[in-house]
Amino acid sequence: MNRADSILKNSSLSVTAGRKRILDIFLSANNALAHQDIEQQCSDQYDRVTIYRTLQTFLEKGIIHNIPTTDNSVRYALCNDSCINTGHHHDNHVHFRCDVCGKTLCLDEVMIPSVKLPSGYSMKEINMVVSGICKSCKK
Amino acid sequence: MNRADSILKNSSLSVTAGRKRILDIFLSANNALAHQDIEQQCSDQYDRVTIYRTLQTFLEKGIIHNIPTTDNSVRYALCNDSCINTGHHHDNHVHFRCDVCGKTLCLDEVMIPSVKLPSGYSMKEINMVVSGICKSCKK
DNA sequence: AAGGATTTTGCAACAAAGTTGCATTCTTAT
DNA sequence: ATAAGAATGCAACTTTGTTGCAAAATCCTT
Repeated sequence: MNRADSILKNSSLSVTAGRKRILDIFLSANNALAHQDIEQQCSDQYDRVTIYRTLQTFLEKGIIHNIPTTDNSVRYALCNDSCINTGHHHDNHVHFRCDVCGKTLCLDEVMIPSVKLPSGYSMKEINMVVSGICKSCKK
Repeated sequence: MNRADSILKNSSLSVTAGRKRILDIFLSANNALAHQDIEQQCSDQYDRVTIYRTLQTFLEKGIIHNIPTTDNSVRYALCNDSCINTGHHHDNHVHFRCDVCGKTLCLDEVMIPSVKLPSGYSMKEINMVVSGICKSCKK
């Protein structure tokens, strides 16, 4: 059984060709993907609507997490194993968006520092996105 | 001369009724606004396209800054005075999104802590959005 | 204060992105 | 193998965002 299959099984989702395909796209990507990126890679095989619904399902199951953007094109990335297994979403790493290549990456090693909110506010999730120039574009 | 007028003048923009109206909407809002929020408040008077272009212009001039979201509806908020005056955008405060009322707020008092990126990465901007329950909804 | 250059706006037409309902097909569990 | 349930594709639609161009408003100079 391959990686995609087992992720789906673990999340108690039916194993379908479309879901496997989309998971494979994530598994072989080295950066976060927008809906459009996925559509470009498989719209010949799967309907646009299916892609929307699949991403939604993956999000709900915690298989992927989303990364906020400023350009109305939310990116999605695979959660790491601990995240998937616990079912709980604890996406506490920093994201990096490169101004040159436009790619968005998970910096899994970089933890989000904690902040103290004003009294009266309670925190549930925290998201940090840094933009600049990435390692590959720097050279 | 009112507030809106002087902001426009300071940014060397023509003072038009539409721009003043949109600025006034921001000035009287206590939270960040999406394009749609603005449209709802003045689409009877101003064209949708004008609103898009105005927001774009304000962004470029540093009058407003945008706040990334996860739901494809970027929010905009007025920059504080120092930000507007310097022309430079140094939007180094934390944003808060309330899961109950859905509002997005600038926590001007809360500075974004610095993070250390892996070597090879250079940082230009940094954005932090916290979600949870806000003061007003907490009670 | 008037007039001309420049900027902004509205309109129309379009393109892209996202949603919904329903019939058909595929998965899964028995 | 089959029946129940879930996922998919299609069609139709809504919302969101973009572009070019003509009309209107603003601004600068005199």
